[in-house]
Amino acid sequence: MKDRSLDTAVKDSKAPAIARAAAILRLLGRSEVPKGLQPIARELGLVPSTCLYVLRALLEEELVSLDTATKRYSLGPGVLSLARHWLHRDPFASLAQPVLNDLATRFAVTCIGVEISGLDRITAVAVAEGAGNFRLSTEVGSRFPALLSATGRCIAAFGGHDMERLRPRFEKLRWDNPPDFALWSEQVLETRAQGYAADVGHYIAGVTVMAAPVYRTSETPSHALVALALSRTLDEKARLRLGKALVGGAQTVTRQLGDM
Amino acid sequence: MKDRSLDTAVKDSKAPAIARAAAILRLLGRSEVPKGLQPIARELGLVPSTCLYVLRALLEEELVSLDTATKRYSLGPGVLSLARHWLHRDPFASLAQPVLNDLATRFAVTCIGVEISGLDRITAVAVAEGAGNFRLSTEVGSRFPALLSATGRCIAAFGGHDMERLRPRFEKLRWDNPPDFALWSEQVLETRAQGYAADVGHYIAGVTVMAAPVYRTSETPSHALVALALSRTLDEKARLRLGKALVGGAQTVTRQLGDM
DNA sequence: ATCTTTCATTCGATATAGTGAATACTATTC
DNA sequence: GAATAGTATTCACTATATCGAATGAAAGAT
Repeated sequence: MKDRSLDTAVKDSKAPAIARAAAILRLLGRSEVPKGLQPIARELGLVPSTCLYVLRALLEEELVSLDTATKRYSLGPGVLSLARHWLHRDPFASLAQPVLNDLATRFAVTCIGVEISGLDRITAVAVAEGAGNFRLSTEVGSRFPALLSATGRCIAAFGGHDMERLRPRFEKLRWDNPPDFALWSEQVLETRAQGYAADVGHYIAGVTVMAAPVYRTSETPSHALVALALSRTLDEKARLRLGKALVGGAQTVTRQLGDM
Repeated sequence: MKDRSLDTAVKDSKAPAIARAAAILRLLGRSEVPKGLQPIARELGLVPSTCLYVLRALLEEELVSLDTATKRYSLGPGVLSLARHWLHRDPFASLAQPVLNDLATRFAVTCIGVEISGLDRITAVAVAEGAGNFRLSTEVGSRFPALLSATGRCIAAFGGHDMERLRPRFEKLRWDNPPDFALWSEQVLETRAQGYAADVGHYIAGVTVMAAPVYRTSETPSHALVALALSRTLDEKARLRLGKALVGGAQTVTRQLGDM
């Protein structure tokens, strides 16, 4: 399970140590248990000595911690500290939270606020869970491919991209019930028309995802409000109401982001 | 405001790019607004070109994000993702949470679970707030000097350190009402005797902090449960009860950590 | 207890990351 | 509209971070 992305990132970079460091952090994050030097180096295709120097530097910064008895490395508390600062500094997270809470309780759905960074991935930066016996849940910090599901249609619809150029990325996505490109294009047009996107069972069978775009400054959406629910709890009428509510919430947040 | 720690960390390191990267991340975290290349380089005493390469590498890893219009850098969503993995992976956070919730509601205090990493700093990794009109609050990811307040006395009391060797670190601490070293030593002994520590108004005037140690494997505490309250809401009798409850909770968590 | 295997760590040679000056670009001032 | 002051960015040289082999330390097997 060698990290292919590492090779390309290290090559031609003027600071390859950082790509290696990030790969190590991701690896340690993925891993259930603390890992020794050798396994880390092997999995990432690094020279052990180099890997050791990187780990020592990360240790120094408290981004990884070392069990001195067993010489096993794991993520350090420094990453928490960074995340705290991130949340503090990002106005979207705090502005979106009350809106998400409201939507989550009113419609008994799980709501998340996501940051859109390019066409690659989106990151959940705020979550709110409604009541109900069975809830779909995620955590702050979860990441998803950008073009997937309802959020993907929002990005495609409002991002000002040429559909044909999105096609190669679209082809790579993994859905439970993948729409073909023609259907997807149609759904994107629909999204543009109604102002919000809906994904009924395509991404995850039995789950409905809806999303509306939020704009920070530019014309392309920087964030989105997303709602998740079991499809059987949302009929077409409920979807319509939820869609309108999402758009309303998204506009509120967009407006508030503008005044800052 | 040049980061002194950077100079020493870069020197003699075999991966200085990482120290620089971490310094940049911390700087961007501290900063209220996104920053351009030059200010970053200036504040950290870096050569702009080097700084640019580091930023580009961090950008590649999505640990910082760049507003392409204004060329301003800020922390990226990747740090959230790392933090999520950290929380997922750390058994203490999830084991301590219910205990903290329970203590917080029963005593109407704010409870936090902290990780102790060495003698330098502790990091809050779980938080629970009780009811009450005025609550003291912190967030997950906040960091404090290790020897400060009640937690500091715990570390000194149960960490197996020689008191005289702690003295230089003790002298550097900043308290609202600093105890002198003799008094502090006495309080450390008292902590060792009763199993928990109490700080009544020393660290922050008008605030009482109490703490009990949690052990992962070794004989020195790896974590602690901490309770915070306004001093006027906690008389001596309440402190005694809360102290006992903290010790009980800490023992529960210690036991559960052992079975893994 | 001895041999193997596997691990972390050190160390010298060399490809290359970091530097600082030069360049290109973009706002701001006159 | 030209000049200035500030910015980001490129580029070639060189100090040095990275590599790979060698060493040392520990765990496992016989």
